Amino acid sequence: MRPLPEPACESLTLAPVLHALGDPVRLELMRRAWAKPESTCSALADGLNVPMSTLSNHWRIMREAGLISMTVDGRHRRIRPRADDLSDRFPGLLDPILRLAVAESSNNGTL
Amino acid sequence: MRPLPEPACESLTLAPVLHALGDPVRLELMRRAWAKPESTCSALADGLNVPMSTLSNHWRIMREAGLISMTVDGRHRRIRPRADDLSDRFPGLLDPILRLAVAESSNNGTL
DNA sequence: TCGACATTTCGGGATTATCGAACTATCGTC
DNA sequence: GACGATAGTTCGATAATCCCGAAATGTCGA
Repeated sequence: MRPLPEPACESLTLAPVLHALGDPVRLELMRRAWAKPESTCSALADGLNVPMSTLSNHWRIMREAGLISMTVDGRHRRIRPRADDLSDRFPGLLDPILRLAVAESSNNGTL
Repeated sequence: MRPLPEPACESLTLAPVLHALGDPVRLELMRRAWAKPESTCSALADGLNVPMSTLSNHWRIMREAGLISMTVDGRHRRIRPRADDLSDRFPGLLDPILRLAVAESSNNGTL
């Protein structure tokens, strides 16, 4: 259950966070991770037609931007959005973004 | 004073908007454009140490994402944030982003 | 121990970003 | 009107980044 390295809360900056969210696949992953914390990588990516190696890069970008934490749990990685750190460092930022992402995804059934 | 082509309000999507804002130079340009609408390209880029050809690309990305309008005014281009379209299509999105960008830039004097 | 599973790493090809140099268009001036 | 100066864009080459198949890593269950 050890965690993977991730940047400290106080070292997070806005541009990398927006960059990480500025990709349709990552935005959808973040939306799902927010809705179901402690899910595994493959569970969150279910149905998306994206190869695993590409997903692994997406998770890395999201982790390095500070959006998520990953912990090794057996042969899985559990994804947890860094909700507290994000609302501490960027108050009011994620709520509207995720709300709009939900709204958009409910139109585009299949992303 | 003719406008340059830009995507219609209803065709704007979230990911390109976040992508456009997910670069430190563009985020700063957007912050300045918001503070001083109808400014010219060079006025907004003043002090940033970024070559003109690179800036031109940044403006294009921001225009294609729907963040700004550009109108040709003599030998200048005037930049106007598409505030109405953005708040119509993405209500509640830009305010927190720009507020946080202002807060961050007041720490990092020189970007 | 062995094989299946979940994910990462590696490597190469494809896309995108950067920026100097040349170009376009417009204004002010003579 | 011709000319230089001004404000941006386009072009082309190099650099950085992204994408994804194949191989590798680490873990579980039998």
